[in-house]
Amino acid sequence: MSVAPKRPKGPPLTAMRAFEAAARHVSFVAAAEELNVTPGAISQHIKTLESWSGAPLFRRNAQGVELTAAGASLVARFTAAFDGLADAARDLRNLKPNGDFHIAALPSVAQLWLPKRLSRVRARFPEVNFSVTAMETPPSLARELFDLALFFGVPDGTDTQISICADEIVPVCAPDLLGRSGGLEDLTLLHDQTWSDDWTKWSKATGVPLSTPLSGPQFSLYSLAVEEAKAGAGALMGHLCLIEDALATKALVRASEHSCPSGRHLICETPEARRQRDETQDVVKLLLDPTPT
Amino acid sequence: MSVAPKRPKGPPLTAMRAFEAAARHVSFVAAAEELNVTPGAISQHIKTLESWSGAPLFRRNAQGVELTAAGASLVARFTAAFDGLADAARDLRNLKPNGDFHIAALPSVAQLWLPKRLSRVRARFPEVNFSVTAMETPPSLARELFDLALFFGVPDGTDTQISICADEIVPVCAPDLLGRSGGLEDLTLLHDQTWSDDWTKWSKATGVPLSTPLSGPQFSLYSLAVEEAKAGAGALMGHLCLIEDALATKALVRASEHSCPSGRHLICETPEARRQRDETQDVVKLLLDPTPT
DNA sequence: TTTCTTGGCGTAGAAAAACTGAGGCTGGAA
DNA sequence: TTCCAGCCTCAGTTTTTCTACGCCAAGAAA
Repeated sequence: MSVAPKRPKGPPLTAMRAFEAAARHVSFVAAAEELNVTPGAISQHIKTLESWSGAPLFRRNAQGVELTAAGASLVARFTAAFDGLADAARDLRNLKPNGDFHIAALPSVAQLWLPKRLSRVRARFPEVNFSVTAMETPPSLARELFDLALFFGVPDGTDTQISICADEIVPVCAPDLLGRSGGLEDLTLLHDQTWSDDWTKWSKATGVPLSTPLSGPQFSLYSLAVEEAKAGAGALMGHLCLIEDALATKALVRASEHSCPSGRHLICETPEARRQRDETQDVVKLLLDPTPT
Repeated sequence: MSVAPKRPKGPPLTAMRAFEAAARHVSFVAAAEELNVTPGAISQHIKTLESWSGAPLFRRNAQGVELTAAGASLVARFTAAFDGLADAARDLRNLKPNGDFHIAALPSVAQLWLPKRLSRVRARFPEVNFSVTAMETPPSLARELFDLALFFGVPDGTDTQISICADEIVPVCAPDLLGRSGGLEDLTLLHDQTWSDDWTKWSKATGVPLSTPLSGPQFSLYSLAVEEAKAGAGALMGHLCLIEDALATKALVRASEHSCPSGRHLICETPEARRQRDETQDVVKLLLDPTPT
């Protein structure tokens, strides 16, 4: 009952954001990744909020969390509120006359597919700052401030997504390597860590047996594997849309006539709130335009 | 174009909150008061946000700020988002089975009007924690987490407010002081800082001239002035609803037969989102019940 | 079984953000 | 003129937030 002008501090804003993310993903690690912090930080935020509210929000199981009834009853409101905030923030950021344009993409896409097309876009919009952020998992476009996302995935049929092309895979290798060896069986198989099941998937789909056990050099980045393949290190499972340049210049050639769809598509997605902007539309159109430069 | 899993940090949450408050009040000092910080902090937040977005949000004039077009276009969305967040936070806080109940009140009301009634309420709801925060300016109930606010003001006619009583003012003093002196002219006039124009207002309304120049002891708290008056320090402009006890026990008596309404009412307000809760309803009913204990 | 992996906890210390406090500036009001 | 209200900036301090790292439990795999 003090008279001092000390109003009680508002609720912990960042803790609520952490809760919202954790609740949406039903996982602390996923939330941590989205917010760019360690899981420990999320854990602390949740605890702060739980002690602030006096009620447990999550039930901690050994391998994963689940929401309590209390927690579940609040998620929707928090999500709605933070969505609104993210929208407003997006508008705020785009006040700048020559706005930046933020693209999120899979590392391999950013390195192998994007550069050629982006330079075309840059030439057309010299006043805009295009920035590219590579990441393994697609961001939540409603929440993170990207204007465009390029990832592989299965199209969900909604018109929020534009399928750029169906991903098709076929073994490739350096041309001289193919000439020297009898066939796929003799070649070292190069593996990309993020698409580790490419070879087995292809083998199953095409019926071509793979004598070589599924071992061989591992690469954390697909583009590294591509460079190695060009250098003759072995056969790589090629994703056609990512290695079109290398095939065109004959830096790589098909090591088998059998190709198969991987089931995924290269998908372009734009955030709801941005979709109607002319700038975004133009960029997307130009980016996806198949016409050579 | 780094591959490191370093997503760009989200927008500064607290800075956005500061902007929203500043924009709503069109004043940094008012925003600072609402958020319980110094104006300097607000200034810094706004600057952060301006450099983050690249566009000026406020035009700084010598005596006050005004929103730029850019800033103005965003206020509504931010306000809506933070309102939603505040609602959610309120729900969060009320998860606790025996929820706390937070009352905001003018210091004088908190000290002179509330205690008797609150003890009645406490007796009825022993499991609830009632806390009282005294403050000079009414909080924004949509934003700050109070369950009840008690302030003097002019009723706006909406049913969000309950008028407890019309404020009526009349000079009072200790009984023996009245007996010894001829009348109001001989008495020292006690002044309360927050209601500094009580005497002139009363004089104008009743036509009673005040010989004593409007000087005399100043008190930062009305309750201090009341105590001094009881002790015989002079005449105080009494607000009837605040000194009913003192009048009933004859600790103070009227020093003039002329009373007049101050034009304000003691108003009880509850936040939109809480109004329908039974608990709140019951508390309000019991609090305003004029029946003596 | 035993071992490995996944996901969460807790703590200490480090890094970053937020806040305060004091001195200055400006323009309208007394 | 001289005040005064509001805002600004800067530097130092406090508070919050984050990371690093070891630990633990449960399910999966060997």
